[in-house]
Amino acid sequence: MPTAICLHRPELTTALANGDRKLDDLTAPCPRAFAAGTTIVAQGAEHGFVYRLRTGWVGRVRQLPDGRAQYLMVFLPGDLFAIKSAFVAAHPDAVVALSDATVERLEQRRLREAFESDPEVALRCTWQIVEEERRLHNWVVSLGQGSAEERIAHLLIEFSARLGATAGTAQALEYPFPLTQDQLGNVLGLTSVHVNRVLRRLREEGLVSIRNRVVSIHDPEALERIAEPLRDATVQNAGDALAAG
Amino acid sequence: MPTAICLHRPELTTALANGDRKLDDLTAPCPRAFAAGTTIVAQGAEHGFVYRLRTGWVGRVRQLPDGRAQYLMVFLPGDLFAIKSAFVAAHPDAVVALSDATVERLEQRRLREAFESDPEVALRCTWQIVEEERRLHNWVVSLGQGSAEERIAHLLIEFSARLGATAGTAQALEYPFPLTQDQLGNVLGLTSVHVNRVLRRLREEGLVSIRNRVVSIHDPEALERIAEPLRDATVQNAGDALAAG
DNA sequence: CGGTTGATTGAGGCTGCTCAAAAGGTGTGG
DNA sequence: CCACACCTTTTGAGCAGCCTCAATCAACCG
Repeated sequence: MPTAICLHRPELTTALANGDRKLDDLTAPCPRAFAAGTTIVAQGAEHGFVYRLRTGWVGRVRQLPDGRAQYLMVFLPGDLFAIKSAFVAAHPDAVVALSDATVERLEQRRLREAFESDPEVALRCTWQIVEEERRLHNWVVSLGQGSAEERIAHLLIEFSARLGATAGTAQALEYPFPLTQDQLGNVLGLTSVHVNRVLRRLREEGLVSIRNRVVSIHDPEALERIAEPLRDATVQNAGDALAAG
Repeated sequence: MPTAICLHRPELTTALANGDRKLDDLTAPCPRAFAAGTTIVAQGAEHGFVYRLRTGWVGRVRQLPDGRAQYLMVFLPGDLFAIKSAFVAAHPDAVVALSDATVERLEQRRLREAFESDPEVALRCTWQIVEEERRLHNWVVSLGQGSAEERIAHLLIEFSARLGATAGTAQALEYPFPLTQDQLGNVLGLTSVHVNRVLRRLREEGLVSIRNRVVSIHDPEALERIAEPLRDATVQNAGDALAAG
């Protein structure tokens, strides 16, 4: 590990983007395609790879013995996943494709070497790990304290911001959304029935609608007002760097 | 970062304990005492230290603008906290003392140096980071899918196991528990009133009781049966190594 | 002893769940 | 091109878990 790395700092965004670009050299030549619903990394699997999501959505999900399920993370294009497996033992949860997805594979060994020799690669990897923890913290707050409406508003805004960052715009007011309401419920800790009702209310009030697997945010201010209590205080613009990449 | 580090492996426990012992040389001479309720690391503070909890309980907590609060992590003696601040920017959440606590401080710079030069120190630090993520994942599952009863049972068992590991026994069936029911509610995403009712039921059914700030598990099997759906599949014995230390 | 903090209990209400059924969409095979 | 199966969304009715508000009780402390 190089020296101290400071994340969430505007001046680091170019270094971040550089690091991301350098990962290109480490990826296996041919990205792999996965159909929606298929498993990308099996539960408890030990594999020699780290992945970068190129297109589509994937999620880490825990299946409870009695049939309940809970998503632990949703990855969007540009995200690295199974990144910690390069440094530590494998995760006990599966990673599945939420939509059709294409994925680049990076050999753990080569990534580790690059991590040690190139500070920008190290920055890119560390950013992912820290970002993931930030999301987990927000997720805990959302599940622990948020109402259904707050959780949904918060999530839709988060996706909007993350997709916007990758696309280079500030925020995506319209974006494809591959999750079924059932999966959305398993992200939010709600039943699909209740998700549906809340979405209907938000739609009828003209805040946001999901039609044909596309989210349309009609009233961003009002939506943000609902999600406001769940917003964290972190500076959020570091991810923007990956836009240029 | 040395080479790949495999966690949760029995054969690594001695190395883990060694790493922990080596941290002694890095701690400032005089541990600091904090009274219950005081802030150890302020929100957004940039400080030059990592901490190791010697005695007492501390927690990372997020305060929402409207008064709600959610704990993101509870640290028990032996845990390192603010560990990521050695490598990345500071966290946006405060760390507060849940009971009277004594805390050792480690200079970030010296810790980083040790991290790079000593694989056992690196292992100890990495273990903490990964363990923290494991807890966060479990926490998300617990909040998203667990009933109040399941969450409480799961949490009391987790503390039991963690304290047992530190004490060198398999599990602590009786342990001091400094949290108020209000704080417990903010850990579990429940109101203190409801925590109280569920605890009453568990007490009346002879499963577990909390009296005088002491948890007594009377029927471990029954309690585990309740928490069972929330248990993760991870091998849990890596932490045992820290017992000997 | 008054004051404060935390535990406990009650009554009542709302959010979100369960069960169930119908409607819309999509792909497949005849 | 239709018919069918399957998946997802939508809607209804009823219920329960958890919350709110509020009051009482217990413990501790100056």
